[in-house]
Amino acid sequence: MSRVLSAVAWPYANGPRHIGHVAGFGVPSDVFSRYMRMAGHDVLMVSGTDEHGTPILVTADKEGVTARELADRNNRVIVEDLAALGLSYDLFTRTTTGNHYRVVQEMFTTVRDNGYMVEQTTKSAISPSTGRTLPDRYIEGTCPICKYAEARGDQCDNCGNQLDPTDLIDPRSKINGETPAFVDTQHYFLDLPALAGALGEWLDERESSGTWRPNVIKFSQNILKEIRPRAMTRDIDWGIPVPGWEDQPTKRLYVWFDAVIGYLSASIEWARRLAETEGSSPERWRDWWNDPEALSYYFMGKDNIVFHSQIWPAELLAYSGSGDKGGEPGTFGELNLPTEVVSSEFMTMESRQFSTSRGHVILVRDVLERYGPDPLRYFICAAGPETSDADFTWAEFVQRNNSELVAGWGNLVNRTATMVAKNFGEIPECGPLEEVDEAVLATVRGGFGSVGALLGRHKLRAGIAEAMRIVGEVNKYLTVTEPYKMKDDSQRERLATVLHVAVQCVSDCNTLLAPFLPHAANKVHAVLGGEGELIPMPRIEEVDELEPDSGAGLVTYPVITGDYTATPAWESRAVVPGTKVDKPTPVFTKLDPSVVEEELARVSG
RNA sequence: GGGGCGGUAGCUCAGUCGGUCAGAGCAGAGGACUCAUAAUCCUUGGGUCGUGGGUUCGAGCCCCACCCGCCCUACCA
Repeated sequence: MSRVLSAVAWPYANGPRHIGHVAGFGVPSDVFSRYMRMAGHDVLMVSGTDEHGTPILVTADKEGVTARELADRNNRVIVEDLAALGLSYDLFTRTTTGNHYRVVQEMFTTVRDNGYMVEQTTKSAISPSTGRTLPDRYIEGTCPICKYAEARGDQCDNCGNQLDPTDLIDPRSKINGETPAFVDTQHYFLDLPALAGALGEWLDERESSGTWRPNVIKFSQNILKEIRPRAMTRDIDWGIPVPGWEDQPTKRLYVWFDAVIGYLSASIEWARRLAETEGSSPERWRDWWNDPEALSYYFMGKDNIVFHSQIWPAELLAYSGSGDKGGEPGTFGELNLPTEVVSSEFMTMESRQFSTSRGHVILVRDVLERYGPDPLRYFICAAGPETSDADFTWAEFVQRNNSELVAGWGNLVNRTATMVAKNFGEIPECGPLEEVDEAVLATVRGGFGSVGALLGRHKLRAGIAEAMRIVGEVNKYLTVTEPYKMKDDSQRERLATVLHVAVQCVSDCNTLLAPFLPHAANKVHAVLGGEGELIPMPRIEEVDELEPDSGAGLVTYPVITGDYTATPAWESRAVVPGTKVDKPTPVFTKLDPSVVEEELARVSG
């Protein structure tokens, strides 16, 4: 048994999330975490909403609300969506908690004391009317190279050249049209070059493990070559105050020294909350962070690789004093570097990139309301952007649901339960086993090895395909043994045996599919006469702010949490003869092909 | 501009060290069966493995060039 930290990317709270987001980090991390718990590991799965930064401020201004109001609203929507999807976080919190503020500030202070945070003056664009930093992408003007009139400050969309906002002819703010002022401003920079050696050693060591996806490790090593200091503060009034600069309220820590630290602060918050309710140690988070034997897996989309394979590990190394400048760890001690950075590619929709602003989007909430969690989870597991970009189409969504989930697995559950209910009303006793019986039981048991090995390497697509192959074997077993033809009393014992074996196989297949389809697993469990839940589900809880005096400003907020100790083991469990089985109602629903047209009409915008 | 990924049957994709690697699922066609949400099971795959060269006894798998698509390049996974 190992301690396993499942660190899941923090969704940005500037709006509700679409299915591409949960395909990138949500579902894959949940399947992995559920499997690891079933396999006996001690999993801590954390995440939260990322709520600071310019985009939220801009959106809030546009809507005439405060950044905090906007963040509160979106945080709640995201929490509800992720919980409804069944994502089994131990704690899903937010970056606007007092606990997070304190953890970030402790990290910052120690990193600075260790010498890795250096002050530099730079030229940066600010909005004259608000004094806020104007990010490059919020500045537009005429491209100096091709004269395109709507070039962005960071890049010209017309000629593709990378630009500096000061190059633009006639620059203006995209937010309110005013001319930005380019002023000298003081910021803290993380001295990444002083950490490059340690980072390189870590990456080389990780590469030799052979477990990282090749493109992730190669990309990470590549960006190390051009490493340079990066600003960790910004001119903005929405964010975590910079220790030592409390007299400058318009300077705040930047997302790079905010959201990623959430993995640690959420772990600490989890331990503190558990200490209050269960009396365990508030230092329990250290089991996952200070013990070098503990494993950590970080789940995200590919645009976030640089955060997790460079910036976050650099911050951890700087905190521990492990770079060229030496230093001593702070109160959190020496912190573990990521075992694995598991990055997804992108999911497109009907061949085009998701675009919330253009309405080319499918919100998680809409899919859950119309079709429930199972079809979406199944699609993401079977056809998600695991190692290359993947396209979501409604036609394939319907097709996979109908011909694989419903016709393959759902039908097996249904026909088995129907025959048992009709002939016995309970799970029958098992008589002498014949070769076919032994063979199918062995095939199914083999699934715990084959599917498990794939899930341990977070290969969802191959894992669920293997599980579905086994489902097919069980369907074949029923066709070959033909229990529905055993009507004579002399065949009664054989009928009982075949159906007993079938129920055993369905039960085991259900366990194999439980990490992928937890909601369905609980329903199938009930169909077979089981009591309660087979696999625990997360819940939303309204909690009190732990640090009311931190200045963060929250009073109560919703979190996703759960008690997953009742997770079933990753193994075959003998079904109990005599368990009542009623005539089942279908667990899965077939979708009418017309939903393809309906949905396409919705997204045509 | 720089970096990365991909281009394999109608569709979605597997193909570890180059030599049964030309495959799976779905769709389509034919058959069997009827317990089941017309579900299940069996049979059925002539696709220049993006293009053009090269290395090799032998290349989707290695090298070079080119074409196409996508992504990252300092904050929408």
